[in-house]
Amino acid sequence: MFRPVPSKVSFAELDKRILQLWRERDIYRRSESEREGAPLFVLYEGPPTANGSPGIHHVLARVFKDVIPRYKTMKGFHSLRKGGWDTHGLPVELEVEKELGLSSKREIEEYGVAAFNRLCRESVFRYVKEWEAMTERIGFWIDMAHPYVTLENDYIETGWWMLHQLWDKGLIYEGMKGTPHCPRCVTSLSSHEVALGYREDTPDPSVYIRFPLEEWPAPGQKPQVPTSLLAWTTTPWTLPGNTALAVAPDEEYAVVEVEGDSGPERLVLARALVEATIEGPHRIVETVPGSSLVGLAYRTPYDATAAGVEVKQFRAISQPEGGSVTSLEPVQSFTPHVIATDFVSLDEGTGIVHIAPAFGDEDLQAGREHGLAFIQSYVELDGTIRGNFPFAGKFVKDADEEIMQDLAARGVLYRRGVYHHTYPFCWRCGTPLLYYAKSSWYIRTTALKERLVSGNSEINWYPEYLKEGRFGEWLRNNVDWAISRERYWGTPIPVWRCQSCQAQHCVGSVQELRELALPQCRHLLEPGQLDLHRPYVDDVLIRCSKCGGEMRRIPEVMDCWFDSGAMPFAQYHYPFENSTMREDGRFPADYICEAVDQTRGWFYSLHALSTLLTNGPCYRNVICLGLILDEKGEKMSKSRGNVVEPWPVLDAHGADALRWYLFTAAPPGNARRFSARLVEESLRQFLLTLWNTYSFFVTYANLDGFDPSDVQRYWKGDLGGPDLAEIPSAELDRWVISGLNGLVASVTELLEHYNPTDAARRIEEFVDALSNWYVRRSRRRFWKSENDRDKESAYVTLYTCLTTLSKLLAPLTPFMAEELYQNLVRTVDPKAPESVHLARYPEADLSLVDERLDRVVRLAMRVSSLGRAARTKAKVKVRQPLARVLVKTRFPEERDLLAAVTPQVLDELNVKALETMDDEAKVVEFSVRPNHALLGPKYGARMREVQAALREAKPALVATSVRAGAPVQVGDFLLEPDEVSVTVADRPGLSTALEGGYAVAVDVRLTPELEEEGLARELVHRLQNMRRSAGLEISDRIVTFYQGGDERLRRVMERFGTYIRQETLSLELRQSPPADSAYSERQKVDGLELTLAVQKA
RNA sequence: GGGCCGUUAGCUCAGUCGGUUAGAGCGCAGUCCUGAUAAGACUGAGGUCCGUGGUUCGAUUCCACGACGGCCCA
Repeated sequence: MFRPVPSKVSFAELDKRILQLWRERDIYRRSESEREGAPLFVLYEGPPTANGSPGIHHVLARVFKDVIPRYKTMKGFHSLRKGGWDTHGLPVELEVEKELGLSSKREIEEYGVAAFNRLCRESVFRYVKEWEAMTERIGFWIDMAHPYVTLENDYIETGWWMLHQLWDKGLIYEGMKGTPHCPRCVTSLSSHEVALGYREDTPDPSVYIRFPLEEWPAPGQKPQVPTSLLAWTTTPWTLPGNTALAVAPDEEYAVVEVEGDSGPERLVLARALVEATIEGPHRIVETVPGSSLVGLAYRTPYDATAAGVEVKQFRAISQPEGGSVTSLEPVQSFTPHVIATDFVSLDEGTGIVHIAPAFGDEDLQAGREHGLAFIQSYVELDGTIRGNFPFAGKFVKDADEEIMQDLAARGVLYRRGVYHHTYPFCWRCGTPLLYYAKSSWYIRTTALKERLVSGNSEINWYPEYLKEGRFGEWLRNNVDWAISRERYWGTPIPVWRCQSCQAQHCVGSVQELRELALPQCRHLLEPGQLDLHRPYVDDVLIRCSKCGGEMRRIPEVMDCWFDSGAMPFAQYHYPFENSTMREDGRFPADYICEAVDQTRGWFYSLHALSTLLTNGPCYRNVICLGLILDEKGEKMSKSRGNVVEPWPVLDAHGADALRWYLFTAAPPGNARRFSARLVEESLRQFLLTLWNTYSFFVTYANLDGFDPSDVQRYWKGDLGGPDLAEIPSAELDRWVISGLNGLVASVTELLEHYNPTDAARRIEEFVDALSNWYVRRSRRRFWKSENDRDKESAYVTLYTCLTTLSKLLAPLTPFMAEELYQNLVRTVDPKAPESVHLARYPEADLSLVDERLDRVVRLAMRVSSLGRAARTKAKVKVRQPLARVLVKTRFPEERDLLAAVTPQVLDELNVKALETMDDEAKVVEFSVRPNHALLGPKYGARMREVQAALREAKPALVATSVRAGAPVQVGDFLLEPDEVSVTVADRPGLSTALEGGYAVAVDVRLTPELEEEGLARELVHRLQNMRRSAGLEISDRIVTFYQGGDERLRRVMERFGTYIRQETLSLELRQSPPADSAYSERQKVDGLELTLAVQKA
């Protein structure tokens, strides 16, 4: 006996039961321990931060992370999945700052770094319980009991070791970076923070500045007419920092002559922008390619040296290990000149870009590449202008106006206006950000750029386009990784610098630091109280090996992306522990999965660090998920208030419904809309259909006492369940078993290719066919009273489908799968693995796949569907038997196929005979008329001829052609399909449905015999409903009473008495007033008034 | 400004290696079937397959350009 399965089900309660079972029997742990020694399958978990509660997008990632290792476990692998927590970084600090009401780094330092970091440490575990609960609730199996935690000393120590490795390879250097800087908070902002503060439509000055050429038209020559390069900027305050002008080498530039206040002058700018830029009369004197401007010297609007401002210059220093770094060195003077870059835009401005390397990231890079001069010190970090300038002492933005007036007075300003654009502001204080070049520490990832790119080609990306698209593009445009942050809560950068000789030392382990630490600092490194965070580690001083001076740690911490990228090593405290990690299969990972925002985040940090350290990738397969949008297609965000919480959805519909929706709703890489309503839809669509089938099976199997273990001859092997040794004779059974084996093959194939979405969709199609064709068509076989071979075959077949589905589904819907398995397999076979998740994944037997049979059944479905349509049209219900159906197939060869399924079609359509035909003209009458609106204008006076020709033509031939969308020759005319209108009429006594080349006609003429049989079926239907209304059990035997009606009724009772009794489990059909205890109803059937009653026998 | 993705029914999405008449679910209207009933089937309305060019005997599908939306980056 199977445990009875109610047709109504609460999936949330089912989940609870299954979770309980997993806990009691320790199934998750055993899914690993029972695979000890098997080949490893490794998932790397991209660590979430637990300082916020998990949202639906986390659920998305977690179910996709879950499905593959579950599948691999069932395929015999030992799946390793270590949980992890990301605990460092600016977002954590910002939360704490907000709570403390702090708004600047100065205030944090006044508050105290030790206390501040203590609060950071506490905050990152604030929601850890909720994360663990959600993880369990959705059935994500991952080792949350032994997670890696990025703030632990061991984790940090591996990070140090890694940095030290890179340091030894010469891959770490200090350099300048153009960073968004808030002059009020006096700190750099991360890109994340910058993104918070963009304001659209910000007005800024728009100024066109003359940069007079020292030499023209060629180097060394003096211009005959005063000639200037015309450049555009929205930040006048950066003009004193100008050290170059950039042009696009392949674009055309025009030399334009205009009449100035003191005679003619010439301006050089992009040809394409002349009209938009030059006001008033002008003429183009000549045009030259941008490349011919490169190298020309010009005069800057301000002379920094004269203003007493220090000038430096980039100089490339080649490294002994190869490659080079650039350093900045003071110089006495420099020659501003034109350079070529690839970032010059011809959409706005003049096509000549003002370059101030100190105040822009692109500018800085250009400076480095071209060895430009660098002028910065006239702007302090708080935005105040210094130096011998007329506008000194002002805040940069306030100085703009004065600068413009000054330039106008000196004839340098060509034109000014206001420009509206999107500009970043400090999200905390609203101050406009300045791009300000600062010293920063870098990892020279560009040194291994080729390997990063080639390594990427070894990785399987899903969706595939990301590989060469977003990620490949990112790698090809790789720039060195700026890893330092002037912050507090992060892995401290383990570089110590000598206070006297500036020598630097990178520490690679705690042990090394202990050995180098000055005696008075050693207590900070005692095992008991060791904390590798700031401020403690900042207090550890070491002795300089070069000069004997004191070395102090540089103040920066590492970018938290370094932490996450370090996880393949740091999660195992490599190489201090687990030193065999790289040989024993724990590295690299087989699989990782995150959302697309990780392209430049975790996907990159993992790949970069792995490539730098091991010269290869650390993951083989990636599923990259798209964003989750709300129901309206808008991005979910706290600020919009459209975030969908996972818990209510889980409580309402259960974990599997949510999982199923996430798997099937959209391909992994696409953005997807989400709402509880859509989850509910997917629940009805799939889970309830499967549940109904399962409930149907159990109900009847229990009624019949079906026991799978009694039918050994159908079973073979131990592929984790029953398998048909003998091919069932019933066509329907062979069909569904064929489909099942095809399904196993394709689901396996798809999961092997990391495509759970299509795997789930295939299963959904199968379950639909199983429920709506197999079970529906087989219902009588389960319902009939004799226990024959055919019935047994149906049971075994449906049982096989359900148990196989439970395993196929286990990785996707682990709860439902477990429910099916426990009730269908474990109750029968105590030796079966204790959980479906410990069982083996089904193997397909392709010898059972019969494609011809599949085509045949599809044909039967199509013909049946058309037949039902024909009935509907004639308003003849299916319960009324009809004499015959006529079928025309689209292809002649389908006629033979149809012969094989004729019994199914007859039964489905409730007709007595099926005839095939060649031509639908046999059952419908086509009539064709000219479409005057189209033909009139086309043929004019010849319309009469067209009409005549159309009358002459055979309507069926014309109709066939027109309906197929092909032109048709009618007499002398070739008519287009829409020039002829076709009407279709049923021939008398027939009702026909046409579609896609198929025609199905039912003969709707009723004989008295057919009517009586219809009445019998109607009576059965009424009685069945009455049984249910009377609250009888399915198997209860009854006595049926009837009274009233007429001669016809009595004849029906006589002719169809046996049939009616069998169908309604009536021991007797009694023509009499109902017994007092009977359930009775007045009925009107086919115009007959009668009383029907049922009574339990 | 650059890169990637998308645009198919009112909504959510399939699909088309270029080929006969483009599909499903939801929603709406109607009908039916049923001892699977929190279901199911059928019918109907609803489609310039984003637009414009090109390649082709044939384009929703391939190519180019453009529009709109999304994401990422400047």
